[in-house]
Amino acid sequence: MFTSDFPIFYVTVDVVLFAVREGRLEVLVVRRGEAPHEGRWALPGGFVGDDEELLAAARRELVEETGIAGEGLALEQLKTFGAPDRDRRPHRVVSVAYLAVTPNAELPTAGSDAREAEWRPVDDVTGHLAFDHDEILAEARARVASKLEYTRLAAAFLPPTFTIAQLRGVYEAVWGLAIDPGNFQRKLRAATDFLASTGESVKPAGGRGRPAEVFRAIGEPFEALAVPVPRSSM
Amino acid sequence: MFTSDFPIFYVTVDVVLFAVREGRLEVLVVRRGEAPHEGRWALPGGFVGDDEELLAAARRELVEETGIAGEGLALEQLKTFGAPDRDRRPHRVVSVAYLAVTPNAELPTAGSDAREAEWRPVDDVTGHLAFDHDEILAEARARVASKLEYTRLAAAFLPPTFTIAQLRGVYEAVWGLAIDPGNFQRKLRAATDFLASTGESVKPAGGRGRPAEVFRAIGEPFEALAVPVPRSSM
DNA sequence: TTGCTTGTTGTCGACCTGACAACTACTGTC
DNA sequence: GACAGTAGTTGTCAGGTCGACAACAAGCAA
Repeated sequence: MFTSDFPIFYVTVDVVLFAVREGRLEVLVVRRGEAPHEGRWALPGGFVGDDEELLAAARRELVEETGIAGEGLALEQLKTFGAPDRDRRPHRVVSVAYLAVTPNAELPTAGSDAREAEWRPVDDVTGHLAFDHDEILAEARARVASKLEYTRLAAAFLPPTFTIAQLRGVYEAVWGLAIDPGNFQRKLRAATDFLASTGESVKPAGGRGRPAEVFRAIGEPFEALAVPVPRSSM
Repeated sequence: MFTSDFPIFYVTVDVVLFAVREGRLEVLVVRRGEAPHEGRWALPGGFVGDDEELLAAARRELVEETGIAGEGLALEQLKTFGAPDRDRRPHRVVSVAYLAVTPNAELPTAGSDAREAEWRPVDDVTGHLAFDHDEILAEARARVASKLEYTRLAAAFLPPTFTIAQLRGVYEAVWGLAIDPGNFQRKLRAATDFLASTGESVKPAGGRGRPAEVFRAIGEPFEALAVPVPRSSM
């Protein structure tokens, strides 16, 4: 009935997957194996299937292209990019970008069916990605920084159980500023809807020092907190 | 080369246009003139053109379907909805939803080429829209409420110049709570990056009372404020 | 035992918030 | 024109939060 009345699009998903490694915010990038932009770094992503949810497509592409474990992955829609000239190929391509965070920053060893994927510090790849992926990355970075303030997303950077110091490390890495350990401790312990004590404790990061209490995060990663953790010069 | 390798989509834009009328948050809806969902209320929207930006398509559809004045309109991408079964027509339809706010809540008089459009209180239409537009409306409502806290969006509900009391009315309508006039006054006057005095003053809303100072908003509607206007029991 | 390191709690002044009273500058009415 | 009424604006103040920094706790290494 309206088969040719309206323009036809391809729809893709692109995923900005973040992790904190060695105190830095890093992003997962893949090297493109085909034109256009062959050989350049890009965000993992691909075409949405015929009967596939957008979110499911994002998760599938991430696993297919990088071999990263899909479990424990926090995914949220970021923004849709659809400029007419954003892809040089015939037909327009609209891409729905997803923001993702993982604690499993280890990539599968070579030999798997994963494409050439690599963790890179966000600061290093900014300005060097294919397509409009620099713009997507910038948007994702701003979003994740802002989400740390009023959601539980920081915990998604860490394994199921963690210490308050580890959590502080996530905030410091993403925000790029130093946070007072004492004040952070008090703030996070005061919030009743974020952390639950496990009763256990572990040796601190450097091996030396007083053991730290171990916590577990309550709730879903993108769920809002009752009281935010404000970024302002904490 | 990959003409038939990947699924084909139609891409539409839907616009959630808000205004504050008589102290209530209202949304612009149109009555659908054709199947599917013929005769039901829906959000204004339509197909994206061949060489058209998504944002431009949203603005165009809004003007075409409702005849609303395009000037002074604040538009921001909200979220993309692409469930496989969200449209019963052949081919998948992915819709990019936009959030919009206007001070010009007047519709053109009958006889123009605008479709049957109407302002309705958000509470009244919630749960009665076509397609997945209820979901879109809920998302938009949450977004606009949250944006009032940390952007200048509230001013986009008002004409270029306005009083602090009018601005307070916007916050009260969107948040659905009463705000202390004195504290609100002080808070907004303290912020140097939101309001600029015009030196003029006007008679208050009810005709009676002390004249109010007239202000003009600084900056872009979706630009962030240095200090937020927190919703918490103000 | 002595340092050293990291986690955790205490302290305190500065600032911000919310409740509410008081005051100002008008309009409409008697 | 005095008076009441109304809405905008400023004042006050107790309570809470924030951030800087000191102090304490609990382990490890030499």
